[in-house]
Amino acid sequence: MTEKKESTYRLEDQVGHLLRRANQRHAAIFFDGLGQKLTPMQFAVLVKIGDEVEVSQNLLGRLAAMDPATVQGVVRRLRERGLIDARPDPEDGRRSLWRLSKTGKALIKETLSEAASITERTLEPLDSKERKTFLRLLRKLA
Amino acid sequence: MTEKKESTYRLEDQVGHLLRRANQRHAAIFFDGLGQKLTPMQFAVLVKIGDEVEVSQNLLGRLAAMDPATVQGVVRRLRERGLIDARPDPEDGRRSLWRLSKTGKALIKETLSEAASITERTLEPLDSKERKTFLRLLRKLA
DNA sequence: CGTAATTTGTTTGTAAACAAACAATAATTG
DNA sequence: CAATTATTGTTTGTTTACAAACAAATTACG
Repeated sequence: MTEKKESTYRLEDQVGHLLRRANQRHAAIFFDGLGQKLTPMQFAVLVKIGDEVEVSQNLLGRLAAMDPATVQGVVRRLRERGLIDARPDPEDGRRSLWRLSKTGKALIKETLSEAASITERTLEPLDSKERKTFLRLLRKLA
Repeated sequence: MTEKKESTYRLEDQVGHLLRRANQRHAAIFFDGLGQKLTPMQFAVLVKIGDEVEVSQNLLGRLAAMDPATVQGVVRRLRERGLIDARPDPEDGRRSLWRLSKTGKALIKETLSEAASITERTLEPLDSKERKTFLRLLRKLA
């Protein structure tokens, strides 16, 4: 009787594990490029506020794909650094409306090209055609 | 003069953002399936210990792609729940060797098929050919 | 109008994730 | 053998992530 080593489940082959590792690699590349200035989420939030000019915290979370409880901390730290400001929404007593401060705008302008380069470096192992395919499929899983 | 809205950088198109969202989706699927029993990392660590029979904490971290500082907490919580045990390595005074407890083994056996189903559900938006392509490319970025 | 349901935001608690600095042991090498 | 270097693990501190429970304001609806 040969012992059947039933190793059906290999962690290395699971999509969750691979997604996590790809994320780790991206985070490391981001940290290398902008880690002294911003975290990935701080950058994402700044970009999104910039896109929208003025947004509520909740909408901001949806735009950046963040939990309401998570967005709070990110926004708080950005405000503490003076990169964003808020004013109460005159039309809705629950909301505050966030916008970029002057320094916030400057910081985005200053970091945008490096952010693009981070994306580029993350995709560097793929050629142009592979990138297109990969992003198309990844979008389906996002 | 037309104002050129220079929107070169769209967060939604960045690979980092998409990877993060795919991860979120996977985490939600995992939570739905096994959230009452284990976190993704706890499951990964159990599987990896099971693969190796007996491993040091550090090696375990490398096998599961975890930071040494992170692996510590995961391992501690698993030990507190009696799912793994350790003994000091007789050949190296720094190491302890971790192995599955009886309950730990049972829990893996009990959850493995659900874990496979989680992978399946995560990949559900892709057909068979797309999955192969996606995993091949994802591996290059991991 | 007034109650129910929804939306917005907060708080608390737990789990990763990882940088940075550190202690202790082991291995290397001069 | 002694000094350097590498490995193993810990601790501290910051940030993200999200469930769950909650308060307050708004909207929908009977």
